[in-house]
Amino acid sequence: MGKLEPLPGTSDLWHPEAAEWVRLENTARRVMGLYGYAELRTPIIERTDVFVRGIGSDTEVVQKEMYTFTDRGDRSLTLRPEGTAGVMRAIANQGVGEGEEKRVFYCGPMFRGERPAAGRKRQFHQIGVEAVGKLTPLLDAESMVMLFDYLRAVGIDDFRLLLNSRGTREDRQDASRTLQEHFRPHVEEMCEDCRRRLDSNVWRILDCKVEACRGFVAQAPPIVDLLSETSRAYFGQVQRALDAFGIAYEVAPHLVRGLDYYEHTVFEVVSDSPHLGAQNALAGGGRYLIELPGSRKPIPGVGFALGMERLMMARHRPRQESPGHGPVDVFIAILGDQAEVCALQLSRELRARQVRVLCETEGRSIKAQMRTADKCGAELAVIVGGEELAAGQVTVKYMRESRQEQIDREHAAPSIAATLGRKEDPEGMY
RNA sequence: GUGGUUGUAGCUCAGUCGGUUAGAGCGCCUGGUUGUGGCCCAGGAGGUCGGGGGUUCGAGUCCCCUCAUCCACCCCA
Repeated sequence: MGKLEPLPGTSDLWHPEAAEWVRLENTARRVMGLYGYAELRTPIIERTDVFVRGIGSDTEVVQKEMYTFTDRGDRSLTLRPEGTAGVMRAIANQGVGEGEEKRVFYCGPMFRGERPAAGRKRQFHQIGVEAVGKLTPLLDAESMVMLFDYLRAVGIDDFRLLLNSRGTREDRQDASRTLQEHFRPHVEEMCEDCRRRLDSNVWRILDCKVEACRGFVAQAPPIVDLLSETSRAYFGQVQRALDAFGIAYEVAPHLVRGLDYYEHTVFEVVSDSPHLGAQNALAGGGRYLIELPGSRKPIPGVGFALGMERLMMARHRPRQESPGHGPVDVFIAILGDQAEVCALQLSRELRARQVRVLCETEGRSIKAQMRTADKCGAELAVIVGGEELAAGQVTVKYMRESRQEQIDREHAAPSIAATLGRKEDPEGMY
């Protein structure tokens, strides 16, 4: 216990779970790659205004959840609370021409100063994508199809896609007035936050979970009804495209999401898995128009982010205990000081042939060494002792078959490597 | 930020109404005659009972504070 625990809301991730995470990421690289998305790695830390202007200053995230500090040059920096703003900054920095499109995939840690709970960490990890530069309903739909493909590829199928549209900025100005008129007569009966939101940001009222407010939200007109003709047409096209792809969705009339930059399509994937707890949103995203310092005009894009912790929970792989070392193929047992040199040399020859080797380092009894050979999961145990040395041989024991044989020391390494048959390529550590 | 929950061995946990040397299972180590794993048997190591203060003859147990955990609210991935 003591002071060695990681900070609240953060955690150490050990093998073999760490390998499972890498697999989730690699599956994403592969599936997103099928749609032409390529990886972009941006810094974890950015100038604060990248997020304030990118995400919107009236959002929960920038108002009270960012890890912001001042560096020695007196600049205000923050640990990224989400991925889109940084990706857009990188793209704007490189420049996007009129009509040009960029498709990027990213993954990594994000930071938010919230109270930890099931499926919510202060350092959490996202896999995300952004298709930037184009504004078409088909692209929005394709993004959601890709999300479906990915979820199924990692073995998740009990989820629902929630869909809505918030229209354009002009639509929202009109809609805001309508919503304000709708809620104003009831302000006195609503919560403190909503009373403030009525004039500062009515949209946030739609997200309010306070019982009293929800009643009024339920009676509010569906957002879509408040949008312009063209925005509604856009939304209709998105739905038709999804139908054509055979993707099931539910229109959530008051889904608006917490980030200001969304325009038109917004969506969320919620899980019905019993392993999730209250935080059941696996992924969220939508179409956006984002403003960044230095860019002449807002840049359009569509994208979504998946929460890796929640993916892990939804898959519900039982927690395994860490064995303290990675998987190995061979354990080399040593009997007597004389055999040490031979054993160490053999271990190097094997590793040079991509065989994973654990070698005795303590000079314990043969019994203790064999016990280790068994517990470490090695397929073969190699015994090097006085008898073997004298005969110029080594003993190879097949642990699963309880059979053993002597082979010439000279050909030991190639022979063992051949026996194991190196099915994995050298880079395939996972 | 607000509520509640839990903190005892490496892990999962038991510990009665306060009572003297704090337990179990698993794991780990060593043995069970010569150089062979798993099963079994015997033994061993390992604990500031999260930390601090208080009440008491006596606190793992009761009280206060604190730290951490988990969960819910909230928010979102």
